[in-house]
Amino acid sequence: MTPSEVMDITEVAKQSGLPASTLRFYEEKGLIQSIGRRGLRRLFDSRILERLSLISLGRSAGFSLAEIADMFSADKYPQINREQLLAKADELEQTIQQLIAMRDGLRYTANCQASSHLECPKFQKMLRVASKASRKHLPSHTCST
Amino acid sequence: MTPSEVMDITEVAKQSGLPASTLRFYEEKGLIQSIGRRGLRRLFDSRILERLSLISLGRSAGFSLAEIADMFSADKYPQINREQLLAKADELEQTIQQLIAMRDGLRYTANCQASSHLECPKFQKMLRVASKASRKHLPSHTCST
DNA sequence: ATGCCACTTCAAGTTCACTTGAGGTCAAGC
DNA sequence: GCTTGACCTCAAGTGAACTTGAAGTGGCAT
Repeated sequence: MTPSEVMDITEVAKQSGLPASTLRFYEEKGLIQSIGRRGLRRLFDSRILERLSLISLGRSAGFSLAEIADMFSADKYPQINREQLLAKADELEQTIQQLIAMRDGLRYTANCQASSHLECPKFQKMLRVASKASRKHLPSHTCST
Repeated sequence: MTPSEVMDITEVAKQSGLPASTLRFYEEKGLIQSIGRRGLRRLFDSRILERLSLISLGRSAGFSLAEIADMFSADKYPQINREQLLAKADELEQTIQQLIAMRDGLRYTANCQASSHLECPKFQKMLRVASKASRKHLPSHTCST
């Protein structure tokens, strides 16, 4: 077992890199739990950090918070859980294939001398392959501005 | 060159699988252009379908519509374009690595006999590795309900 | 020429994942 | 014991990507 130390919200925020407001929001959504209060201030078990990693990982894999919550609570139904997890893994597999196509497409395009990429037959072929299974997963609003 | 036939919006909607409202929305955002009207009804060059594939692909790769629009218009600045594309490809590479970690994590977890996955040391290790570079790309609101 | 109805516009609404703001509270330091 | 400041709650706001609704319009069949 991990030491399981008590941390207050500010510490969790610092260590996880998430703003406290997000932690409160996650708690409200049932994604995490605090183990008590000191005055008003939330206290967390330090294992919260692993949980938050898991959430971040899930988010970066394109799962919604609701889906992640499902995965956590699915522990109650072990066999559904396993099937669900494998299903998610397969979904993810598809996504990965598409991203690989996209990545290759971008790299190819960057080196392609055709003035308009859309006219490059190789690029068009990639497009067609890649957008076959498309529109399944992973929307976004990335705002890396 | 491709035949380049004229299609009306309903046909485009049917063939692309996107609702007409989305096509209008994309046009408004400058992601696509119609080539005219029959009455009020928009007409598109059939090559619009490739463009829409490209957009779908970009979306599924986690790019925002604004970023995709940038990529299209970046043709005006060829060298910036190439650098930009390579940068995107590298970003994508990171994302792919994370998704692979997530996929493996899910598959491992599905087969792991530890009653709570969070206690499995192997899983925890994966977590730690995977969430290193995390929180860079790819948020979501997947709703595959 | 007269309807029909699928298209049109434009504004407003929706969902997701948060963030921000106003007003309140309490452990701690002086 | 009183101030201070970081936390608290709850409501409202934000931005991305669409969707929906009301009111209008114009090809096309009759």
